[in-house]
Amino acid sequence: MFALVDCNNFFASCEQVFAPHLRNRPLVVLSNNDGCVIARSKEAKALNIPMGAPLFKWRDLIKRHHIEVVSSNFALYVDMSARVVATLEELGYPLEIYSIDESFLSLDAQTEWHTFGTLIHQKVKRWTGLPTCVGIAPTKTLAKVANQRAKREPSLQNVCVFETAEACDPYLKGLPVEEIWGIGRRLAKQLQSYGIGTAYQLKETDDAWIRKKFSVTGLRTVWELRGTSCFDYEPEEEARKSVLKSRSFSRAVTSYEELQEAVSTFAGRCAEKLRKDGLCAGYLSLFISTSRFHPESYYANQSAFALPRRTAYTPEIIAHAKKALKQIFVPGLEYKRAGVILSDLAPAASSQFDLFCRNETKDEKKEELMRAVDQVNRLYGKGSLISAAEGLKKEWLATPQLCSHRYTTSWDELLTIDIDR
DNA sequence: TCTGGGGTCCTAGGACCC
DNA sequence: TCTGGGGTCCTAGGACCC
Repeated sequence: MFALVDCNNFFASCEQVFAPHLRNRPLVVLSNNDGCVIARSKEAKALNIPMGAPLFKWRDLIKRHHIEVVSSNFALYVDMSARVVATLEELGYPLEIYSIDESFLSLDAQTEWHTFGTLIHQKVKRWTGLPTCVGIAPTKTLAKVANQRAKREPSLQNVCVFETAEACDPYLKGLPVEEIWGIGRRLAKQLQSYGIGTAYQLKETDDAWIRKKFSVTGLRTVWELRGTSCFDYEPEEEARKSVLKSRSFSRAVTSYEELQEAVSTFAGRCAEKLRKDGLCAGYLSLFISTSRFHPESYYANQSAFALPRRTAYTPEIIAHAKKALKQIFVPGLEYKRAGVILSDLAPAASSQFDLFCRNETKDEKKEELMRAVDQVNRLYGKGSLISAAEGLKKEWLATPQLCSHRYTTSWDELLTIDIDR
């Protein structure tokens, strides 16, 4: 049996933990550029503000209903997430972190499911202040279904258990296919065109047909709905396979120099992340694009290539990114977004030397330099020491206007309470 | 005027090999 | 006119997730 523990309205709830005046109020959390809504409190959801809603289109409604608005504060969310995980680990069951706000627990047959679910909810609430829902079922897909039901039906008091796949059937009959984990908008539309509209109908379809039309991915989902586990419990944290850094720009970027600075910044951040994880990359891709909301003038392109040798050395990666930019830059366009992806990752220790470049002492010096840079940035804060190629002004980078404090990760921003009032 | 960011997996098809 | 067969590897693109 699997338990899926999912924090309710995670980002919004994190904000509410430290700001009592935001509790029980409609609240939305904004994306990186304060551009659109990426999380909503229960009350904001009730006002039908959709996920991804562009802020400028919803300003009126937000004003009318006095909806609270905050910028996203990932330092806070990441730390709160770690606290939830630490709390769950105390339960003593094998745990798999699925996302920033969700974890699977692998339960044994002796567990009193419902009591256990309630215990989880209470414990996380008490230790972190965050509300959760718990779904328990024989497979991960069904645990997702159970969790979603617990969220939807308040009478269940945050916990929903399906002891067997069959116990799920009545609920699946009323569940639209697109609400199943792994069935997105595209697949749902296709399924509907074949007359498959509910989760139960999907569960009852023929294996061979599903395999042919929707590949093994679709087949696995069907089996999971029937109670046959296809997504195993995966205790080990998988080594990452790629690193990506990208941003939408705060305004249109037209000059090659400025775009080059942005691209260099992304490349630099990627390299930092690699070193933090003890990895180096063998493949780089760069993408740039204009606004996709102006289809008539839309331009998007990418350049990708294998690197001459695996590396995590910032100047080298920046140089490659610049080279990539040269290949796809078209002058005269208004660029709105760019990003760098590094892949073909391997542990730094195993990296091979290039046949034509095996000056080992030189490499040791490079590594030493990067260690020093990383240390300075750890001590004095991110971005204290950067490569000159990244530029200093970064006018393309939006600064969030409504960011809450990093209550749990910065000494300067601890919660303060005014006791005189 | 203003529209997120960071990931994973699967498949088809081309390049290349013998 | 007629032009092999079988395999692997790599990557782009498309789907999905939160």
